[in-house]
Amino acid sequence: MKPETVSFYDKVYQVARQIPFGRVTSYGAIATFLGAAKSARMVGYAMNGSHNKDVPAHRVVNRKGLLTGKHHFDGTNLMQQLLESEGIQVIDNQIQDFDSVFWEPRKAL
DNA sequence: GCCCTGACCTGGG
DNA sequence: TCCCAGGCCAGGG
Repeated sequence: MKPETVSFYDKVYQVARQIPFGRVTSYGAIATFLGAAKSARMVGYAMNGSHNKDVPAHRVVNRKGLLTGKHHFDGTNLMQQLLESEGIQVIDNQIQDFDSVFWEPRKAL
């Protein structure tokens, strides 16, 4: 496949890998950055296949800072522990001080 | 090839 | 950060 035809999924993975340590972003932010603001769902769906792709999926949450995808990780609170190990406070699936740890793909480029 | 589901977002009430 | 409805599109049965 050619660069122009790189799957939407691969682009999502590319962006996800650039999320710095101790920061998080949202599905919508990635979707918008890729020019598909209305396809935020696809981002989440794409993450479904990111398990064996070295993608820090735990750093991607919904726009409220809620860990909506935690059920896709092993166990019940693995995602939360991963985030907390990076210095991010998580209480009841909700990222605390979300605005401070939020990372925008645009700013990185 | 149809029907359903889903790690979401936005706008209006 | 409520509630409800609509839109987006890929994958599996």
